[in-house]
Amino acid sequence: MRTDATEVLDAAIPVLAKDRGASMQAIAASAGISRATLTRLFPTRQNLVQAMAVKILDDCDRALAHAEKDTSPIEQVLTAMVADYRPFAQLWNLVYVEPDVLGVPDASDRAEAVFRRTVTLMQRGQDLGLLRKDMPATWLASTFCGLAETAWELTLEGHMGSRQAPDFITAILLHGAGA
Amino acid sequence: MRTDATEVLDAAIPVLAKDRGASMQAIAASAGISRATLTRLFPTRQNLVQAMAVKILDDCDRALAHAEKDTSPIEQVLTAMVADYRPFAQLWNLVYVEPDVLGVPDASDRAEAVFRRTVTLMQRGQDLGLLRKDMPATWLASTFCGLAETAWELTLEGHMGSRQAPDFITAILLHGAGA
DNA sequence: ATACATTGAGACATAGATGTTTCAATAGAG
DNA sequence: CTCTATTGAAACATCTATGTCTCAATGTAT
Repeated sequence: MRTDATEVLDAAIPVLAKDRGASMQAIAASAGISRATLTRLFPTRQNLVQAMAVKILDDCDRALAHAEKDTSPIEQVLTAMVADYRPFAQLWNLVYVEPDVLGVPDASDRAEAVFRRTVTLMQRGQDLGLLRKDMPATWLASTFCGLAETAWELTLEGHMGSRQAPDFITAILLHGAGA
Repeated sequence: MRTDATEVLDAAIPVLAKDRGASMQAIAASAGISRATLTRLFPTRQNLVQAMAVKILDDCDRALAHAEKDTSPIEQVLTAMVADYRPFAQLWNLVYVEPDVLGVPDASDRAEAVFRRTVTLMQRGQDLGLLRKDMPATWLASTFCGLAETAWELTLEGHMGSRQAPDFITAILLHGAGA
């Protein structure tokens, strides 16, 4: 049975999110394959990390394109982003601060573009009267990514069902934890 | 001039928060000392990481004790925690997921105790009608820590003044980013 | 100025991870 | 069944970080 690179990446993401220094051995084990096979798929650790970054950025691009197109119902600016919150939860730990990613100008530019688009979307939310205007859109974008991260960790630890995560993010993001 | 261990720890925290696998060399450089001196202060990498965890847990304990005592003004349950948000921002990355910390039952128990106390405090907030009751207190505690992390990162990147961070956390936590 | 303590720089062996290669076992296609 | 492709296991050299040590330079107290 030919090993699917995408499945390996999906298995590697939570491992590397918990410990960015996880060994190739540990990553292979979590994917249920041998280190040799992992090496054939991704000859270098850099290759693996960069492939993961590309996947995450692709997923973010998809969600952003979805959100940017969705102009009809005013309140739905964030719906697409919240529905596809996972890649945004992984952005910070696995893309922004990863030297193997930042070292490549190509990936670095994409990462920056994704964040800028997220900020722009938040600005649109502000302009539409959906989001508060007493804070820079940068803060709101970071807040969204942070909330996504929190929700993702809660699901990984089994404290939250993955179906509940989008509602959680929306609720806290729009109304907070106040009564 | 005798090197102060506490100052070294303070310098090491942001470095290790950004990259938990940062080398002793990099940590020493960020603290402005040589690797030899760093080794004299913390003979082992484990020693450094554990000392950092102890410091963070101590700071959390202090803030928690403060918050638990503060029973007079109902709305102020979270004031002490928000005022001392930094250690809570560092809890996840530098304490909870760090093998060198979790390996020591002593530190592991302390870490768990800190989170439980945070959850209990959120429950009190719920009982007082300050926080929403349609979510488990566990989620709210994680939300608080996540917001603290977001605020801390925004300050580290220069996007937010450190004075603004507590207000940001309070505002988002209680009222969200909605208009 | 002298004596002591602390630091910085460097050498050294060791451990762990990585990248490379080989080879036998196994799964699937024909 | 046979052949081919893919996998898993293992050995290997290499590299980096760590931990240990020595020694010269610096700073401080007396």
